[in-house]
Amino acid sequence: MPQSASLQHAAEPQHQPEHNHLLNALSEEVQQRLFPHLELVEMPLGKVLYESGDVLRYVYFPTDCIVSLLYVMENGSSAEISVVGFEGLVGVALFMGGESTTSRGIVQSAGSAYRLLGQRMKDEFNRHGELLHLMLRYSQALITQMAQTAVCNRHHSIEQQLCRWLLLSLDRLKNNHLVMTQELIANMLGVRREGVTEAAGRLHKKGVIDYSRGHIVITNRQKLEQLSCECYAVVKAETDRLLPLYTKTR
Amino acid sequence: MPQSASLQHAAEPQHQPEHNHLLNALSEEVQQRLFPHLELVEMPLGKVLYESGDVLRYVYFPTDCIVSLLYVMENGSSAEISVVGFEGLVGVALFMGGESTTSRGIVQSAGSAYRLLGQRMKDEFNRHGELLHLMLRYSQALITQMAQTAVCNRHHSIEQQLCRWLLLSLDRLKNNHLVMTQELIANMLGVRREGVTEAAGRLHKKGVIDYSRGHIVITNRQKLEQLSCECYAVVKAETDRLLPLYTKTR
DNA sequence: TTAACTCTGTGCGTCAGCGCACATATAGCT
DNA sequence: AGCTATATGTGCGCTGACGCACAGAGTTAA
Repeated sequence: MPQSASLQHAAEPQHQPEHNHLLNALSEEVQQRLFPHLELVEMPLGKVLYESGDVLRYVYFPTDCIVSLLYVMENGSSAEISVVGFEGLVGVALFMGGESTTSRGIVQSAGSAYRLLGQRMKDEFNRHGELLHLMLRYSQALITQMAQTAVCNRHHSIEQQLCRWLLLSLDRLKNNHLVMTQELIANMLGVRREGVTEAAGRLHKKGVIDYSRGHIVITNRQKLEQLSCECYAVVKAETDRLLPLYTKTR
Repeated sequence: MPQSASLQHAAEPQHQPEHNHLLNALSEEVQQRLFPHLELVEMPLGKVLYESGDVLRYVYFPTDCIVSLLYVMENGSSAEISVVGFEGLVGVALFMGGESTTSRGIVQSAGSAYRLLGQRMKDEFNRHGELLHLMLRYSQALITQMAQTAVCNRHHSIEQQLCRWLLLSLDRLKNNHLVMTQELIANMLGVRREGVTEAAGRLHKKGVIDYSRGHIVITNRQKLEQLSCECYAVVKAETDRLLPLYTKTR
């Protein structure tokens, strides 16, 4: 029923370490130490960076991809715990000391990232300089997002959650176009695919999104924010507070 | 309908810093630096340690109380994000760098705790010694618990969640007796009080718990674990892995 | 063109949890 | 002993989400 509007895409790939906000926030001194060890890697949709329990070999700094931290239950159903884009990094467990997590890291939106060998990361981290403090702040932002996910799962409708999810994704992309099937969104939200179909249909009727076979275009972001629960705004505000380095100020 | 069985209580108060597992895990050197600054404080039921957004003045190391990290929504409903007892500390935001969180810290089970002035905590933390690494590991355990809360909220029934919640509380107490109304549990789980009543009634019928007016006694812990979802076991296993110091090994 | 496949739409019946209303039961107080 | 607070039990209608089944619609490949 929903007609697809202009589903053009494009968006230049982001192939500079500085496109990741955490890397960008580091002083030149640290950058010079670290950047030579960064390795640019492709991040195709669906790629699994690590499984629950895996010892992490690398940390990943996304530039233009999005990674979901997904918990997969014993019976196979799943739920997204948090999402990471160019504002963050994947693999906090490495410097937290646990080396592994109970979640899976999986690419939700294709693009690329810079990866760094775990030991290098730990070496720099253990110099106890700015990297440590930056990582800790980022970790707190991540914690906030997880907490809010828990709240949202408890109290809000699929439509509200979909709005939140779209906004979180949108913030991590360069344009308003998402490559993502309703089936995948359902896996992320931990709900039925049909539920997403219905919610998406309603959002389309309200003139907020267009979509068609694995492509979603947000046409009215403001309205999307209105329809979302408070959860998006809370996470956004807290992330901005903890990591004001967002706006490339150096 | 449910007859109350033997609802005796008692359990000696725990008035030694070492009763908190994190404090206990520290070397004597660090303990000697830190312990003089610890202040024993009463933790009555319902006491609010901090509100969302408050700048934290102290970190709290529970000895025999339980503190809930609770998110309170704009409309007043709430959801517990995680729970802290003698295995942990309240106030990670202080050393993570954010100074405040979006959640509220509230005493869920009365007892006492040692508190430490934020600055003292940060001073020791910034010596970049064992305290730092211990705190990071604990933070990861906390993250795991939050993530699992999100999953549980999404997929499991009130009864399963109640089982998980009882087990988490039980692990942080010295006996199998809880002082807690169904109303309060409902606030923690973010569900209706009636829902808790029904679930508790079923658990009683199954011979797992006895309860009466604000008192709950677990009579069959093994069965409780069987009835719980996987979430409890996952958090337990991961916490034990990250903080094996549980069993006073020093 | 046809066929196979994937993605989306829709219509069931079912059920857990909700909101509300109100009936008990128990503890604590005077 | 009686009163009042608080805690718990129960019923009822409602709704959002579920599981299932299948129908269309678009895309790809032969």
